[in-house]
Amino acid sequence: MQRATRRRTVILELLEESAQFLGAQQIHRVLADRGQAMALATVYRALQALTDSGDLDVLRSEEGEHLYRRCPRRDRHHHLVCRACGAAVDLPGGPVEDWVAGLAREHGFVAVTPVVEFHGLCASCLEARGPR
Amino acid sequence: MQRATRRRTVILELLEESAQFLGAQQIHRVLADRGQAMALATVYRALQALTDSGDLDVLRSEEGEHLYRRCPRRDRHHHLVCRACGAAVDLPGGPVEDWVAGLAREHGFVAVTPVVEFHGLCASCLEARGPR
DNA sequence: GTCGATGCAAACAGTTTGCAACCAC
DNA sequence: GTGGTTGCAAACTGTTTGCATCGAC
Repeated sequence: MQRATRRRTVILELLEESAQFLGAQQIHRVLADRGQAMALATVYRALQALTDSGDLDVLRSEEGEHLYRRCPRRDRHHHLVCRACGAAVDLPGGPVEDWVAGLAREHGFVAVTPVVEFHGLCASCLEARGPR
Repeated sequence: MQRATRRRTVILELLEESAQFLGAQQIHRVLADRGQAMALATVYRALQALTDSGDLDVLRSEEGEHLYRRCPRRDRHHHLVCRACGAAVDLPGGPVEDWVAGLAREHGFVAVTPVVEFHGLCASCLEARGPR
């Protein structure tokens, strides 16, 4: 069973107050800057545990890094994520899942896990970096 | 400019005759088994070049590995991929892209790149591994 | 002959793991 | 006290890169 240790609480709190998706290394750095340093391996293990227990949402950035977030909605959903700052908009999961469910059945596929993510640039990041 | 070298031709031919998505390491291994061994770095560079020129489709497996395939359809589309053998069914790209385009505009996101993939188990792999 | 392609080995990024010390329950 | 948790360092996976050599045009 999972224990309520100081480290994990700190990580969860950081994600709680962040509306953005954060990477493990980034979390590690932020905590160090705040004087709450811990081993990188601990961050990875905590994020893994918290994800397994369903407390966190994960997605992979375009560079292949795992990004984590405490999502307000607990049900299956998708994300429109800013590739610059990690800000995300939650999108309903229903339409796409229904669409693929029919296709999967039709083609004899089972145990289908949808990976539906949209990476873009949010309004404030676009403005911040100015016209291309 | 890209040159028509022996190595790249061999790689393209292998993908031409395969209906499945293959990983770089897997391609490297298959070619070695066929007596057409080449450096792993060469495989990576060739796949990169072929992808940049639009000759190959890429996607990331659930483990984060890049998988490549020569797709019959040249337009933007999605895939229903078997996580065991790499076999894939092409899905139309339109519906999902239209859906997200509206949402992106609505939330001020630009330059949105959709990542829409479905990983499952195809009928023959399900049968091969028997009941769970 | 020129410039891209290749092999080899080393480097990299992100992540995982073995093991001893540690701490929550 | 027991069993999950942590730190540290080493290992691992997939991939990229520097550099000298080779080969296509």
